[in-house]
Amino acid sequence: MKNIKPTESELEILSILWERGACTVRDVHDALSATKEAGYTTTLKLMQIMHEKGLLQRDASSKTHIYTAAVSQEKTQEQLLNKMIDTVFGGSASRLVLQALGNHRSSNEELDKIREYLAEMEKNQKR
Amino acid sequence: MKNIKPTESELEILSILWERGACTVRDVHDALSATKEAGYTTTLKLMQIMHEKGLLQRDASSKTHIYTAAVSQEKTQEQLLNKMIDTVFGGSASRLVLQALGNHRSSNEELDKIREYLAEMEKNQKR
DNA sequence: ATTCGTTTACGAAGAGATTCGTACAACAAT
DNA sequence: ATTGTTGTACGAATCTCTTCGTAAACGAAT
Repeated sequence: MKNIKPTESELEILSILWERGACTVRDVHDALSATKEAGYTTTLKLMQIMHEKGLLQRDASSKTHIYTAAVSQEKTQEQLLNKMIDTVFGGSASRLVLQALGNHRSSNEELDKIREYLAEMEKNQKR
Repeated sequence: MKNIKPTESELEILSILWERGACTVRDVHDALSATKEAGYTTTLKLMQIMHEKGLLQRDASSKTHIYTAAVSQEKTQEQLLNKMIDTVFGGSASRLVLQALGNHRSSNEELDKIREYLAEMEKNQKR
């Protein structure tokens, strides 16, 4: 399996594409500008390089190219999370979980989903 | 609050120091070699730079210097986790939690700890 | 057709991370 | 004292990321 290792800036761009789907460079740049200062050509170059790396796909049939993420959010999450658990949390996933729940206050529905999930895991393990 | 942003390699070194406490460069290098190919002077240089950055403390009183982590594992975990939740998980901590539980199979004791924690959160919220 | 705005393409500069060769200091063993 | 070992210091080379200036292509509006 191929290793996905986007940089910080690349992740910001991927994040936008995951949320909004297909986008032009302009779209992404405008979204980025909301939180960050950067020239248009900077964003463009970044996305071109990401395309070379295989992180983005693009449709170049019309003049304004249209980009989409070529790596799934799930796979990326999985890879980065696993690496993080290993290097920062000494291999213990639950330590990461507790830390995450402690810092970020989650909504009740979210917590319920987690409880559900835990219950299901328990059920499956009992057999 | 100061921002901790170790690089990939720096994290590997921090990870070793968190686990084993005070170490010489040789100690760290040997531990690193188990999983990674790298020259001794490379590790040395990295640790010197980390010391300059304030990531490591060192006792230079004897000839062989002794290094310890100058940033706590907890603070580092918190920072990296929060950033990750924002950029990779769209701000949802629980999505990260589910993903983490799904991939890494955790032990029963670990899962119990999480359940306990959830129960306590519920109790506190009911008032 | 000329002009104007938008977009992509190219390349170069700067910053930071990573690697390692070489030199020098300290110490131990012969 | 000489030699060998182990360590730190320094600096250079390389690599990657990031940023942006400039030029060229294209289409729309005049």
